[in-house]
Amino acid sequence: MKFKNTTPLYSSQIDSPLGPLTLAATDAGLAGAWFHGQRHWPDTRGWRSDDAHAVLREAATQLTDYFAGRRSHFDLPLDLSHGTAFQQAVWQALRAIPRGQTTSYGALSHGIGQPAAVRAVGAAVGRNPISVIVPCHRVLGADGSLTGYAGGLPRKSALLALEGAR
Amino acid sequence: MKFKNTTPLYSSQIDSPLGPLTLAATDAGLAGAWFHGQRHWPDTRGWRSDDAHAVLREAATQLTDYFAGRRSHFDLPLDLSHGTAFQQAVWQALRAIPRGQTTSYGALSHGIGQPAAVRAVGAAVGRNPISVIVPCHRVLGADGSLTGYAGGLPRKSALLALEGAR
DNA sequence: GGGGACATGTCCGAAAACGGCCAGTCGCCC
DNA sequence: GGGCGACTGGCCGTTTTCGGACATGTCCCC
Repeated sequence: MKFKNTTPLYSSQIDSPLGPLTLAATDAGLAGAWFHGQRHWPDTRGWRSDDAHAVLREAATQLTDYFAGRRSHFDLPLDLSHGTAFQQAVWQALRAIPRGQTTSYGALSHGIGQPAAVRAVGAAVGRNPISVIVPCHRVLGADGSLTGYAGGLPRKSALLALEGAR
Repeated sequence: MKFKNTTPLYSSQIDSPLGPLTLAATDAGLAGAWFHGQRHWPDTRGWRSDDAHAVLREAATQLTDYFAGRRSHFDLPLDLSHGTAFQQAVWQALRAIPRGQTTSYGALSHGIGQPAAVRAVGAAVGRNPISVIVPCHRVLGADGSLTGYAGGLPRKSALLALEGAR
């Protein structure tokens, strides 16, 4: 994933029960959260570490609480402006899925008004830059199957179990 | 031509005997000068007009003096950082051609140490972002022919005549 | 001296490939 | 008959690949 050079990118790392997460933020808000070794790892050239960054600290706190079972939804500014208009529509739709619930790729494509673009929705979901917080793990196949996850199916399964879904 | 979004781009317009020129500058210096309607017109989205910008004002003054025959070379900060390493090498080589003199594409390619890249040099010369000030009009074919100019051959001819070349 | 082949870096458009899919169909087996 | 699994074809945004086209000059061969 490539980020526009419009604003500087700050990053930090946190630990989670599913392995370390790299967080990234712009001046507009949190822009990314990736598991180490996951697919679609971003191009980090030009980034600078900043463990004191307000948004990054807040994200770290909320993620820690989430993994500890003390938090069910996230509340912090997100910067999803990177990615195409189509991808942004899909990612916004993802945010509307509440904790503990799941949906399907077909339902998502209907939700954004492009019922035929099912495969494209699948591709866009896979490119979600903010793992966990933008809950792409809550999307299953039409028959309830686990289909895929950029961080690996075990992580997807673990996240759903943590949320008490299925 | 596309510019990186690392720094804001300021622009202004001036008149010349060969038609209006659009100037552009970054914080690093003058980044462009294009005749209206020429080839490789830049993507101006996100630019802001600033007739008071110091570099732009200085460029306007020097260009006016040049067209009036009162100035033979330019002295102001240039930002040629956009474009590939190869293009930058070619553009720097262009700046070494003094007023009133001409060279050839082959001589240029030798000058940058890539004698076989003659066609590539031709392409790079054509992409020169700063017309007039980076004197791409002083490059002729090996036999002295006028070959080409992004602003049109009449302008190339007029510039050479103004400089007393040929 | 004329004609053709070739070298070189970059950009641009077109075309193809590639997915975290899904609905429909068909065959198979109780 | 009905339930299940396997296969097929079409869907569509994005990414990748590929093929030309260029502001040329040299060399080789007829």
